[in-house]
Amino acid sequence: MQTPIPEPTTRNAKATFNHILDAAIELFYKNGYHGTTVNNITKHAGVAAGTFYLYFPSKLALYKHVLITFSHNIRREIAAKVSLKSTRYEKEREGIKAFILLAKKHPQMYNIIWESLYIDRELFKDYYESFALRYIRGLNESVKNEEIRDIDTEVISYILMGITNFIGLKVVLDLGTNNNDVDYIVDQVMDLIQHGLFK
Amino acid sequence: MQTPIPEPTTRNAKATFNHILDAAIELFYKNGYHGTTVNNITKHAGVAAGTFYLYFPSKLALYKHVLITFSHNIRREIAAKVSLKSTRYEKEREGIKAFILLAKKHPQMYNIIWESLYIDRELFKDYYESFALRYIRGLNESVKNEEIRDIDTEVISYILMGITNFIGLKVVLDLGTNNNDVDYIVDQVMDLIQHGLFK
DNA sequence: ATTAAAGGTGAATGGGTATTCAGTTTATGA
DNA sequence: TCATAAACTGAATACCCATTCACCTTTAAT
Repeated sequence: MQTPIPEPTTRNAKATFNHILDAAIELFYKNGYHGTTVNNITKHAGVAAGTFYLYFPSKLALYKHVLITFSHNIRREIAAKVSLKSTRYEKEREGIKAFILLAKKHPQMYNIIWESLYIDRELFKDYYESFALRYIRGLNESVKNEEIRDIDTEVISYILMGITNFIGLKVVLDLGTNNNDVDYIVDQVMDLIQHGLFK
Repeated sequence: MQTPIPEPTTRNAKATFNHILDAAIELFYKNGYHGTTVNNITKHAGVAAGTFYLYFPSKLALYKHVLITFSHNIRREIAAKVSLKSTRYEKEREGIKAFILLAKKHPQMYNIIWESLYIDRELFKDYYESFALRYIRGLNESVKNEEIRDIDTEVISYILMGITNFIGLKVVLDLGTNNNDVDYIVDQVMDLIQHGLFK
């Protein structure tokens, strides 16, 4: 990635940097990348337009920085939760639940990551391919341990990401019903993953 | 929806209309909605800029028209394939396969539908909520017939849409491997849906 | 052939926006 | 206290783009 934004070190600069970041995250979420202007961001952050360019070389570079930060946070958060569990069943349950709670708490992450498909397709592909790679590694462990059945772990990883993402979508956008009862939804998901769909 | 684009009736007008539509679909796919200008579209369609506005009141109205047309086509195509099968297992297999083949054949659909989240969030929500509603209706039938287990059909519908969409994503963006062997992938998906993940 | 309607033109308009830069204020250390 | 660097300012710049409109060309019916 060719965009390592240097994080400022002094007190004041740090604060300004974060004001700009926070404003950008909120506005990207509310109005989308293209619906957000640099002037919107600076006004919302309470600084002048020129200040933006003291910290970020361009609007796109800021977006990429946000995306990369989010993807690190998501990975870290989920990995931390999952590592506390020992069986694959519990790991899977914990991972799905952690993702949904994260998405609910920070709906911006969700939106901004998906939007990358329309801003820089390679970023999007990298994001999901590397996420899948980590997932596959974990699944392969569980195949060795004979915890899960012998299905193509690459396909499984996309299936599980798809389930998690769409359930997250349902909860975040409040599609349909029951979106406040995360435990109930996770139970339903685990029921299907465990026993399949058919009688 | 407040955008019923009148389809032209005469030979020439029809042809121009379709040239504009085709150009728009291709360019929206390649460069995204915001990355595509009306002048790009008209140039690509081989007409003057003003001609665009003989057929579409605005760029956004054109986008909505494309989206609605696609969503009809997807529904029609999948419903047609699914209705040929009688068991839920076969219906599910056929639906997933039809979706993936469609996505592979017309990757534009895929991209353009998802992009609606960043153009008009309500359009996106409507799309998935109404898709889910149809899905739920079918699943409820199968619950009555005792073909599928007693899981919340709303949650299942989002799970199955998630699986299908992410497998479609994998195939369309060529994430990971095996993306030319659709039957193999569908087999893996059905295996998981039928027998679950765990031993 | 005539003519009205249908179809088409493309330069001009008006509004918007990422980025720059010459200058000002604030903080810091000697 | 003063000088120097660090932060910051916001109007100006340069470009982009959806949409309009006055005018031109083609089609088809009488």
